[in-house]
Amino acid sequence: MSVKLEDIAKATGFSIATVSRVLAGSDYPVSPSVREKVLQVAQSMGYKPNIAARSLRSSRTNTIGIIVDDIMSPFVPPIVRGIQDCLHENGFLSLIVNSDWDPDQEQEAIRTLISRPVDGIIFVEYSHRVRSEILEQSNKPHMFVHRIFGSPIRNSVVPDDHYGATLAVRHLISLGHRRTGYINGPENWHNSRARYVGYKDELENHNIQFDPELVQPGDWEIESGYKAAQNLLRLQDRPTAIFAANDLMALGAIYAIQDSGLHVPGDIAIVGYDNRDFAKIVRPRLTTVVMPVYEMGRVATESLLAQIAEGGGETEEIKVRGELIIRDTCGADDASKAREEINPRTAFRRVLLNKQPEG
Amino acid sequence: MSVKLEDIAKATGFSIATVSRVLAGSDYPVSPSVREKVLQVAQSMGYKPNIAARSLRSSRTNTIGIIVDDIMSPFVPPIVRGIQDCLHENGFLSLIVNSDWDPDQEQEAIRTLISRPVDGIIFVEYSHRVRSEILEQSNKPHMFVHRIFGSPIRNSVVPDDHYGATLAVRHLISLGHRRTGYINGPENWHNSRARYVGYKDELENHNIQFDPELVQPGDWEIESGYKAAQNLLRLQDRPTAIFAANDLMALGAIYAIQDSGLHVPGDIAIVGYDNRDFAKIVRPRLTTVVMPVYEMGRVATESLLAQIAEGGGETEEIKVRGELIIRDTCGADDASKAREEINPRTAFRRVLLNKQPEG
DNA sequence: GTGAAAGCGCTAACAT
DNA sequence: ATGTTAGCGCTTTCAC
Repeated sequence: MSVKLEDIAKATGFSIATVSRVLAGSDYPVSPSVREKVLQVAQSMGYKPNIAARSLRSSRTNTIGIIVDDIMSPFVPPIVRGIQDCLHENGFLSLIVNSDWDPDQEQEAIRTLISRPVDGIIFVEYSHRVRSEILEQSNKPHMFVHRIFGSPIRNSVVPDDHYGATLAVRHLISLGHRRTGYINGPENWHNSRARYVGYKDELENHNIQFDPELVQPGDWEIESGYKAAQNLLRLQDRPTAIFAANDLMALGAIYAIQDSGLHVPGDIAIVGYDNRDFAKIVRPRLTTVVMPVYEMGRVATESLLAQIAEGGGETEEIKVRGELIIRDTCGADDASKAREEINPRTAFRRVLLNKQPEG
Repeated sequence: MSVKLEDIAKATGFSIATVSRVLAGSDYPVSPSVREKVLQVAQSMGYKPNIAARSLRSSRTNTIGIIVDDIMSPFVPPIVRGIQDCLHENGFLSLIVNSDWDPDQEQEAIRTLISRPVDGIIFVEYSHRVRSEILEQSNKPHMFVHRIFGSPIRNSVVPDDHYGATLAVRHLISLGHRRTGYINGPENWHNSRARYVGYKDELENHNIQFDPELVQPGDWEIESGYKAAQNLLRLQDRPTAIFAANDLMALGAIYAIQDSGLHVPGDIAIVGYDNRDFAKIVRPRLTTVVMPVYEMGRVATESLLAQIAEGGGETEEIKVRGELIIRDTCGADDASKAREEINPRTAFRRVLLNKQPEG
């Protein structure tokens, strides 16, 4: 049924080994004329290598495993897309397994993936502190994208949260705000800590006195942003701007401000973090710092593929920067808002709209 | 390094064939005592079958391919999760390939997946009208989830949009609305057509005269909802409620209504469709019909696995129903709103919040 | 009910 | 530069 090396060997008159050398992209020398003929015949016969056979023999599968906590988690799809685009360019495929934030399921996933079918593993939103023995002794190349807890480790790619916070605060300062509140995320998350430090450092850069009263705790959820903003509003000398460690809490803060009869950005300016999908459709549209999820996926994958190709080698922690997107909640004038992103990907959908029905 | 059948054969004293029969779950008769011993030893040695070898021999891989237009598309992650959960329960893994709405890339993906490593293929949001020859002659089992264009075909799972529209309109009617506007999606989409017919049918069920003036075209995007609502507001006898064919247009409609100085739901009630993530965080929170994406993924997978197990067999088109979620935009009283969903999955995040940092 | 052995399609070591 | 061949780990036919 399916055409194999042997068929092509017969059809061209060369040996099966030669054909393999050409088609497997080996760097073994083959004369150009032979190579061309084989390529051509293979093409015309529609040859597709049997991956199972190839990997049984060479123990390379051109497949990598992705372990995610949950593919439905907001950051996961774009990270995965970054990974897959990079894989695709290099002829790799990806196997995705969900761990549901459960260490046992994660270990199980590692075991499954390691048994053979993958050349490397990427952990997305890695949140476990247990280092996996199985993983380490398997010595498969692996990368961690957006590690959530723990100290910096090798082979990991994380957002540059300190830098991002700096962008947000600097923008607010440039708009004249001297009292900017901060709504933090949970203290055990990397992201929270780095954004907090970024906030403080940028104030210091501009010689603005840090006021601990202006910092409120939050837990990433919208309600916590709401409460935090209420606390900030109750202050005798209340802030004129609020930087929230994520978009959800920023939205909660906006609602709290509106409920107290004030306006955003008229009375209080808001900047969020993450650039979640809803940031550009809520009202007022949210100014926010981009979490460079797609790029993080790509970067991690490039590094992983390099490791696979070179057989080993590790990387230091890589930080990826996201830009500030200026929309309505910070009160900057329209001129600077003109640069609202146009996502080339959404253009595809437009194409669909113009298609004719099948009938 | 990795333990194989031979190792277990040696350890137990049985033949490699017997061990295989036990471990591969063959229905070949093996005496219970032998079976138990093999199972136990395999477990203790941490045996994991080499998938490549198994599939080379048996041409089954316990892996299925998923072809999506873009994993970042809003409905895709939950569909994929439904698929993966069902696969996981059955010991299958999934390979995901993005086609970027490009027929060529899709054909390429099919060819890649068919070459061997998958037992079946699931197309998510299938939007091409070209039937793939390669796919058909490969006679691999396959399913289509949420087919967008074209007439009903076998092996496909779609939302029951007619039913969902019916729920939305019935609810509005139960709230006393006799003039309900409808904002449609693009006419070449299945979803638009079915929701439109559902809207009309439900009016008819309640002996409410259908008024074509109350129907406005849209293109799924927020701006089109805005414009459509403006048109509706301009009517001399304007509607007291609007049913939008998706949440994005519903949101646009809300903004148009607010901009004209009216209130939602006070002056005009709104019901959307899809239950997108933002529906419960915008203000007012959106009443909407659930697009049963997760279930669709599961259903399709169950059917695919059945086909794989039984070797062939096709299914008629399967329709999956979603429920109505009552929130703020329809003006129903709080009592009925109490049933706001609690997603068990978000509970996982809470667990994370309480974790201690690594140090 | 159990074992021996062939061979799935491919790559790589070795031979020419 | 090209050909020959062993064998990756497993399933399955065939013998017992």
